[in-house]
Amino acid sequence: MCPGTEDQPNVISDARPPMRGNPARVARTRGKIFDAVITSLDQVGYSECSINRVQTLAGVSRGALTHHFPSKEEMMVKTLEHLLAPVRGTALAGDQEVNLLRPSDGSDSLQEQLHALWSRVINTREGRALMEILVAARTDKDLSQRISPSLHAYNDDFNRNIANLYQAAEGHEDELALLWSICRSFMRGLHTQVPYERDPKIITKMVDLFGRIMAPHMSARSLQGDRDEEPI
Amino acid sequence: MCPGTEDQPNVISDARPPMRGNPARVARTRGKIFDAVITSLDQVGYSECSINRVQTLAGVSRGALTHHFPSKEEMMVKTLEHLLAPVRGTALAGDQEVNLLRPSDGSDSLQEQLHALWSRVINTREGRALMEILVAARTDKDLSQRISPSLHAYNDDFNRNIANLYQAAEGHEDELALLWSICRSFMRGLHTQVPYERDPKIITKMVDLFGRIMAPHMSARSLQGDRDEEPI
DNA sequence: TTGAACAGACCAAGTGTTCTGTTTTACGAT
DNA sequence: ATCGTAAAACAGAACACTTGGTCTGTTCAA
Repeated sequence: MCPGTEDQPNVISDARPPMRGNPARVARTRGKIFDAVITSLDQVGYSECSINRVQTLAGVSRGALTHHFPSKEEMMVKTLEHLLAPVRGTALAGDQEVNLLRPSDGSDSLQEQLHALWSRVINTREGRALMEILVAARTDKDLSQRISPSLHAYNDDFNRNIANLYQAAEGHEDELALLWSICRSFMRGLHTQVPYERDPKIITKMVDLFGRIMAPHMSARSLQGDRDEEPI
Repeated sequence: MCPGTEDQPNVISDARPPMRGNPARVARTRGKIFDAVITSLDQVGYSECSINRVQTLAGVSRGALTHHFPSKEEMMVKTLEHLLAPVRGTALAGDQEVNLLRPSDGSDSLQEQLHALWSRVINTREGRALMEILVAARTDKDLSQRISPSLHAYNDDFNRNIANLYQAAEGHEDELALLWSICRSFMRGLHTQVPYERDPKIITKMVDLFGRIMAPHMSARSLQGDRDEEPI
């Protein structure tokens, strides 16, 4: 439907209609909409993230919105994929953006890596928006089914990448993915605690202690050897 | 407003009007409503937990609902307090219900305690309903302000009770509350992972591994000595 | 008889979807 | 090079429906 911007396989590549449309214009409009959706999800939550609100906040018309996302569910599915995309591509191609799975620079300690993961990836508007979609999908079976493939693919990519960046304690190499699932669950749950802690240092302390607890079970790999396959 | 069933301090106790109403009837109606709210929150989420749905599911009229809970916000606040009540009272009075902070019987290992906590307290319709309210309150400042005192009181009670049932590793006695905050965050975050795991054993494995990781840092107290102050 | 408890109608505001127009853009014929 | 055209991109009205709140009236128990 929207050529160029998304990654549909385009299996019927022959006899396709002559490439109409303006990819740059589309990307700009969809970007504004994604931004408005993410901001709305972060600030007012899933239920209040209405078409009207997104339309107004993005500064686009109703027609433009429905043209790109014919339904609210479609809008949320595509927003989720938009949120997941940077993590999925990271460490496969050496892009310029920050490595979301290793947000801290250099080869810092695991605790520092986890702190950076929390403050630079999870506890951001994108991270909170992602959580809102996940929570909403828990009780929305249609949405859940639609985002399920993306989440599974994301999960696979995540585990694949994490294996290049971290290693579990010896004798427990198979636990790395599980350890990171625990880590992600913990930080996701942290989202619902932040608003009620009058002292923000408590959150920092929790992340810090969590890092101390996790430290004996895994560590960050050194960065020299994980470039064996040269990217394009 | 609603005598007998809730715990308002009733500071102006003199010259109050002659105790009208039927406490048993009120408790029955409010119980039906609470049950419907919890079921709705669990099954369809906060945004779809509408007045109409609750009214129908509880089998009460609109008038009855608005009489007990004049607004949806009030309904949610009272439901939250209803959900928090059993934990708050536990271990202060020896009641007949299961000790929610120590759901496993006897003095099992920490891992078994955590498994029981997950399956018998957190991963229940009440636990999921609680999470829905917490997530909704994150972006609803009015609701957040109203439930904040209850949550803080709950948190204080939780920490007080937990100190009687568990102990941190020696030299780190002050970390017990923090450790349990981590535990609660982890399990809250687990809620958003359950729907997407095709193999439910993954969740069990995560709880199990989390217990193994936490085990060196705290342990369950033996039960003999925590009854020094005799309840009424 | 009084007020709590319940019943149900009513309303303005907002929801997501569908619809018909208008503008913009790329491409192919000239 | 430019012109016509078809499709993409956008604009906005209208739709049926649901939401939460307010209202008046009725039943029940002390």
